[in-house]
Amino acid sequence: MPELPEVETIKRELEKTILGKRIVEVCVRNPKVIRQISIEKFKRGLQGATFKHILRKAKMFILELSNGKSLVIHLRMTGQLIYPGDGKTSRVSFHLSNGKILDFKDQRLFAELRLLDNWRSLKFIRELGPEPFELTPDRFRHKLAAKKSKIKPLLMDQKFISGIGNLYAAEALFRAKIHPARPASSLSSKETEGLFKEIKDTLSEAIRYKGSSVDQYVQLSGKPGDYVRYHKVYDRKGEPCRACKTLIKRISLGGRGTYFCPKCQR
DNA sequence: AATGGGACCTGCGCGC
DNA sequence: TGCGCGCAGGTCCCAT
Repeated sequence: MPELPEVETIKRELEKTILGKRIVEVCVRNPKVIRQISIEKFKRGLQGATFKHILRKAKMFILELSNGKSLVIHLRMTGQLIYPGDGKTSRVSFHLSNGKILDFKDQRLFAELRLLDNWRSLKFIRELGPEPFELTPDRFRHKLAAKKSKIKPLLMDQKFISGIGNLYAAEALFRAKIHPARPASSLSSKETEGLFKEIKDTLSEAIRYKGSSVDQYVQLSGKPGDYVRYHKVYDRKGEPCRACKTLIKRISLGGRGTYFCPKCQR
């Protein structure tokens, strides 16, 4: 569930806190989250290195290190980064040169930590589609026109457009008054234009409120984000639509729970 | 090309 | 109250 706004929120906080700090020691309590390389190599590659640049690509963090390697983190659904942490209940903790700890936590162990020589060669990153903020309304319209798939699963397809997940796809479609099961190519140019604007506005507002704390997401400090109270449809099945009082419905699309107002969204 | 299912994992909510 | 089942979600992978 951490989507673009949540990852961006944490990314900005990481820049303010750990940039320039050196990793003194890495403690791995659950090896499962470390992908591709051995724990020993992972530790050896990190210890002694300094955080040089902090980037975000869609929902991924890229922490570039002084030794040329990069720590690449995908939180998936329940991953958390906490700073300063206590180093106790985390799957992995990074002990820094200032005596503080960056904790990586993850209830469901789906998250992924990688230490890469070149993060640009990671397949998932290479195949990412453009982020909404990298597109123009025209490009977005042309991309949609070529697709017959349902609009909501399409918005969540990271190869098509990256950074949007289940929550913000639902919210943006509500704001654009578009039914989530509409074939993408059936949208009028006015609708695609509206949808594009609502996607960007929804993401920007969510960033402004530091993300949506549903499930496990918290900011780097451990505080929840404030955007949940502005949600119009997500996780509101059976509750009245904020615009028309019709009860919000939940259906399954592409195997994912999809919330919408059957009256407002056509 | 589009869709559907299972896998991964664990805590929680539900029904009985 | 207690227990067991199914579900949730991001992504990959396989099948149709």
